[in-house]
Amino acid sequence: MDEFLKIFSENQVIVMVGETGSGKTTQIPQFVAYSDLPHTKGKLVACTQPRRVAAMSVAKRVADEMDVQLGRHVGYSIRFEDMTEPGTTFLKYMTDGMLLREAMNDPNLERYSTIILDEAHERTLATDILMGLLKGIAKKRKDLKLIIMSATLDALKFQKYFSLRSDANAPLFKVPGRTHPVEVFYTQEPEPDYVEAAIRTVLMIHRAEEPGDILLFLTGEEEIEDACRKIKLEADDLMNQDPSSVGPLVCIPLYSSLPPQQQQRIFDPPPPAINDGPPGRKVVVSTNIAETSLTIDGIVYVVDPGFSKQKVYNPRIRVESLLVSPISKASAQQRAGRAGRTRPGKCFRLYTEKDFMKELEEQTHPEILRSNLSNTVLELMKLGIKDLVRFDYVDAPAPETLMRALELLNYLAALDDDGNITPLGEMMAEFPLDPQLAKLLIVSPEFKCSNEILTITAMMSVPNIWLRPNNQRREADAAKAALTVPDGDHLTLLNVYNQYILNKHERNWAWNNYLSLRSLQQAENVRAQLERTMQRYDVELVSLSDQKKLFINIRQALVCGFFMQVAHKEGEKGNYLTVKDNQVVALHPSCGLDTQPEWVIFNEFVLTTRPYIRTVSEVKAEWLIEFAANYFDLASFPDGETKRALQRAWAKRAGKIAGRGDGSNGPVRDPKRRKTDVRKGDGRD
DNA sequence: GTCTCGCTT
Repeated sequence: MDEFLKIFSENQVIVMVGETGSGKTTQIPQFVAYSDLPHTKGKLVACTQPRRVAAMSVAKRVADEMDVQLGRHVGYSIRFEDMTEPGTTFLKYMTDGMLLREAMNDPNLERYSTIILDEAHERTLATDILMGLLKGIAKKRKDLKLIIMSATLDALKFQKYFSLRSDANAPLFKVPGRTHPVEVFYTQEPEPDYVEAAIRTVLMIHRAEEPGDILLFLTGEEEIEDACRKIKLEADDLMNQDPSSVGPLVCIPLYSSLPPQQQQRIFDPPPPAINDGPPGRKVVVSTNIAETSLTIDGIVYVVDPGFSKQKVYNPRIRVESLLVSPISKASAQQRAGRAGRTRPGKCFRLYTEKDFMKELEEQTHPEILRSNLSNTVLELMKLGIKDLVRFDYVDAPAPETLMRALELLNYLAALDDDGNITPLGEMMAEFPLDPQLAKLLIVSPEFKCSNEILTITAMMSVPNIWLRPNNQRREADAAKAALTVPDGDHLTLLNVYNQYILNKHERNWAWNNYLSLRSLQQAENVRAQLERTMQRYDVELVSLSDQKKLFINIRQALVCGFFMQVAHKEGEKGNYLTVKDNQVVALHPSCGLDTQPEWVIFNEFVLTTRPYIRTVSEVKAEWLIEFAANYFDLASFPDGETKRALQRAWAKRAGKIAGRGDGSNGPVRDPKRRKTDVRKGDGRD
């Protein structure tokens, strides 16, 4: 503490490295609060976390340690839950995303005397943007102190980045961890099939190693369930063959979409010995969730095949997808460390030492380099950052990614042609949504269906609501068919939500209909939050009683947000071509449309067994040229079926206007020309 | 004929 307080009092910015078990997350913020005395200045100390649960549980722990009531002097702030008391709270744990939101309305973060960014090595999108902002703010606000806390040895990068004067890096404060040593083993040769090798290794440990639980890292749900089945089968075999030398084994799967109750099973004790035989062993087979978010005590052996699923973004076709990729050295170290939490452990890496040294990257690529940045760019614009290309990033994203984001925002009329944020863009930034969804919601009152669009928007921003267990596919499909609206998947989402609300009194309704209750509850939460934001910005909540008209209007409103995600049917084979990007796509098999309409609008482009579009509704060519005239301008299309279809629609429209005689159909509003009226749709008549 | 690692506003 003395050492920390000295360095803290002498510097504006500190980089701190503390390994797991060093207590940095609980202790440093307390030291800061005692030294800084934020409450005497009417300010707060903030400590950010990448995850909600961490912000919550650490705040609780620290409140206990300080013997104060949680939510008063020490509190936390996460989405949907503010456990702080204005005027009283002086130490606040919060998610990094939450602090970023606050910055949008308080660009200098004046409320804070010290800001601590914890787990900076994880390089979440929000942490990266915050580092950029805070570097700028620290130059303006000499009274603001910053602490960048990280678990791994990438501190030098942060020290260099935060050298506020050119001649000196930010000082480093280092605290050792308190974990047990872990012995690391490598394979002699690369393993061609890492799942098979992993199963073999787990069984080898079970047969030959001392008692102690095993943690195996795999990449996804299916792989994990599959491996659990195989391990269980073989372990039972071993025990039956030789009950005197092999004990019982339980295999527990762990991934985020598992219901919380089943996740709790990882804390169960290992199975008891049978008839004085060898003691039982617990094997947890987990995704990356056990690398960062959950710690399981009692793990002595870690099996690390060296892979995880990672998000990748391809700006050329604007698609984010998940790829099984090699992990980084930092990740491998983190995984190994999981074996040494209670006593010395062993880590079996299923790759060669040479590959570890030569092939693995030092750090996982920061999220900012692997994501679609439309949302982030709009947030930065709202924060007053005008020149995004020259913003001081820790790692600058690809120029093409930024261009894609700017292009989308300009088409949505969130940015004008000079790259300035428009009043519409300012409003869009206030909604915790992707820009397309925010735009859709804001224009929806014009179509007299904001009540419904609010629901659809909420449903589109939560994880998949459809459950389809492997052994009950037919039942799940039948339940889904009963809820499907044939006009489009967006209307199906609306129907599901409405049915869920109507049947709330029925305890097992969601389960009986093969729907994820968790997702539905989350949609309800999101819907309420969005409704509050709508009220704040006077976006009316309206609806139509004529259902036929309502369903048409909903799909017209969709065009205003998603006109860049339209596909046109080519030929009779059921192939679609995305507009402008010309990607050949198919309707996802989960799509509920009963025909194959000529034009469709979609929520997602997914690249799995082949390119699919998911959550799809029918639209009309007339709507495209009416509500997104600028984007569907013929001059911007190459020759082809899509262009010819659009030409017919334009010709039909011209005929109508000519027929009216006076040409008084009003101006065709182009999003780029509209700078004042923020409420209207793109080119809405 | 489906297959979403992990997070967040």
